[in-house]
Amino acid sequence: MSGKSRATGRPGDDSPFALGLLLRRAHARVAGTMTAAMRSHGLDLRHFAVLIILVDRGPTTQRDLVEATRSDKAGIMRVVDDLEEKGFAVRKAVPGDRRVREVEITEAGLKAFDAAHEDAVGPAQELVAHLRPGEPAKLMDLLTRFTYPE
Amino acid sequence: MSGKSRATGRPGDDSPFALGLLLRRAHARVAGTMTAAMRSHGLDLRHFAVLIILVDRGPTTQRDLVEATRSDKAGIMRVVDDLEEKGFAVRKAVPGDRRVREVEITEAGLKAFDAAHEDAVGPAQELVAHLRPGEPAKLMDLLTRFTYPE
DNA sequence: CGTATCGGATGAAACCGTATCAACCGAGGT
DNA sequence: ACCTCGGTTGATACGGTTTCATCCGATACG
Repeated sequence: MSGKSRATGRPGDDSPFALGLLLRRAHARVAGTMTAAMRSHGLDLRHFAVLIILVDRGPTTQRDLVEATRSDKAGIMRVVDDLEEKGFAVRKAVPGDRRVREVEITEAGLKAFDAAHEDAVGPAQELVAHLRPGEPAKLMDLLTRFTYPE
Repeated sequence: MSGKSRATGRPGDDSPFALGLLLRRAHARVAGTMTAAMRSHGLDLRHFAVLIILVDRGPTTQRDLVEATRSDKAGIMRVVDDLEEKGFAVRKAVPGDRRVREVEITEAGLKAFDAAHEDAVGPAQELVAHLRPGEPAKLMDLLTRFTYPE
């Protein structure tokens, strides 16, 4: 088979599905490592993804969390439920609009966040340790420009 | 905030979680496009992923499908159930070991596979159309070496 | 034989996304 | 001021999918 090859799902695959399959595996590799690094803090990746937003932006409405995480309302609901139950975040009413709830990280949440963050540095570096110097940055650059077209 | 910055989840994020978040979005972008490109053939990504293996390797035991797709036994079971119901694959007994079932793609399955494959070429190219010449290949190369360390 | 292991199958639980609902705001018309 | 109406925010209900634990028949091995 020459020219247009069929998909194989293995390294060297040149088919239109190769990129997607690769991204799937690459993400699984990272997610596995990061999930493990966070388990001891009682946090899951989806919870952490929300905490990241809360730390970066401060109190945030659930609507904005949906947009920031590119997930859906129901998912955010459940994650915020979990965070509230663990005492890592609180829902606060917003004066002026009784529909809106702002989510704010708590002291305990921030503490867990910083601890998990610290524990993640090592594993994150190991993930790219087999690449040559400069390549991790190049990968990040290409991925960023791929993911966010102008 | 200098030196070790906190995660933001936005482009330019330099935290240990940046790569994972990026990969998540990148994969979502590709998966969305590819899923859409395949919907008309009555195929879902997980079904197609199995078909890819079947086409690449020929008849394959369910056990090997689990390993090849890095998914769960039960998941493979259900996907093969679906493929069988659609007439795209069949389970065949293996002489010599009555535990094992080999899954084989059918004529109809191969036809659907090739058609979906063809329809995917255009969308796949559009996904990387905004990158500079050579960059898609570079991205594939980096991703491959990242995902499959020696 | 008897035990351990393997491949596959099955059912329950957790998870994700869609559709739906109720409460609420704001604008416009009367 | 009052009412209606479209759009928004958050909550919930439901179906499909993935994941986990267990079970069963078949095979390998001592």
